[in-house]
Amino acid sequence: MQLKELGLRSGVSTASIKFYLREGLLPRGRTMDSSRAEYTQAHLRRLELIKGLRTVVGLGLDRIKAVTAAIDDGQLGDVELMGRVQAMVLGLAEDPVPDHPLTAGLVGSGRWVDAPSQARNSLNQLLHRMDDLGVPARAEVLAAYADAVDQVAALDLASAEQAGSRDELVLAVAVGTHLYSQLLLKMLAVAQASRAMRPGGRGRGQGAP
Amino acid sequence: MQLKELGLRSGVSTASIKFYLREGLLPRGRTMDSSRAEYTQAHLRRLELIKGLRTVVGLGLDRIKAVTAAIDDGQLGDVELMGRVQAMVLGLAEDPVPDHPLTAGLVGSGRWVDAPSQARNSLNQLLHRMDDLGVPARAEVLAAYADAVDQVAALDLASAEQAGSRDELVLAVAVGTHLYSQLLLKMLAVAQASRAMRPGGRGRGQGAP
DNA sequence: GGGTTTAGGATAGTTCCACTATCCTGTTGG
DNA sequence: CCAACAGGATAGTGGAACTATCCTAAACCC
Repeated sequence: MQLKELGLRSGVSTASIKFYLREGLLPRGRTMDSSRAEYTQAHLRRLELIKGLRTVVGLGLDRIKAVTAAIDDGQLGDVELMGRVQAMVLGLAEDPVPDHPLTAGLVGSGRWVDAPSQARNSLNQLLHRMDDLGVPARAEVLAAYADAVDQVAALDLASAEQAGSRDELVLAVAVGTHLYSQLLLKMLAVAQASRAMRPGGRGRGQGAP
Repeated sequence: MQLKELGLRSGVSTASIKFYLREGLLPRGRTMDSSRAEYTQAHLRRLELIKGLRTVVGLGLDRIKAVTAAIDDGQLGDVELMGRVQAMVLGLAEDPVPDHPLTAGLVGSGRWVDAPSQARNSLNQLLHRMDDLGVPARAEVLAAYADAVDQVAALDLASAEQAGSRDELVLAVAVGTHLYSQLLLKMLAVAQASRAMRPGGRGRGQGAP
């Protein structure tokens, strides 16, 4: 198929497709002659992926580029790839961050595997940032969160089993990660709102311990 | 104090302060003469608030404007105000959204107060959106999330008791809400990463049910 | 009292992002 | 044969959040 058809089928304007080609988000089609190129199903899938990552997950083009680069990296296994995608979607830090005492405590307790990860870097980064901002995380809150997320993590997000391509796999995981993380936040808001409405709101606080 | 001093003390350029004045984010100072106006501590606090909401919480100027308008609304009590702030920070929907069956189930179970709220609207919005996207939320996941957030909500976020002004109160709550919601997400990521690293990763999935 | 700063207002310019539109040349299908 | 479309290059758009320039008038300082 050629440019116009690709645009029609994907619902992306030819102008935008050209833009994505220029930016290297979408690989070039097979050039037929000086003014024609042939696109395949793979291009269509890639375009769906870009569309989903932009509109549903809200990623910027630079992030999407990193994701597509990871997909196209044959060295990278599926599991590694998923980790990268999760990191992109949740905006996790890639550079190592020294362990915060609270992280060390959590990991040391044997609750979680004691291995470096982007997720752990990000957690450390946030904890350090909270210290810097003069709002240090309280240990008992962390403990409660740990219990909570541990239950949640036990549920497998990914309906990724039946993905036919790495593009589809990534899209499913990215969308799932994003939507379920949003779900967690909204539910927390509902729970807090619910508590705020119940008796015992002591003046200024939003709830009671 | 005058413009320049306000800029120096707050660490915001005079050009930006002028911009905020124009946009109505910062109230005008008391005009002394055609080319002089006097600013107070209240202006300084407001500027700190704007800075915090932008740089820490990442709110856009339109949202910040809504927050400052709420602060300056004398009709609004502190508790109401806090609800608005939480809604702004977490990007909750203001318009009513019809209950999703899953929400109805949660509320009907008596777990949470059965009253409309922005938080509930947002949850409904998200659940409908997930249906539309063909990724409906699974009831058992929702149940696990509910247990989790209920524990978390039991902890009072706000170190807001000792705030001296509504500006300081709002800043404390906004920063707290934002940072603790981020904390929850990062910890979830860590928990998931930890499970992914443990044995039993069945091929493509990220964890086990 | 005159010269240099500065305030405050108005207006225009800048940077970044994600497109979108225009122009041009070169096929190509009917 | 020629309108239509392909692909490439380049420029323009619109929103967000500033930033810079210009101007007049007042004030501080000696």
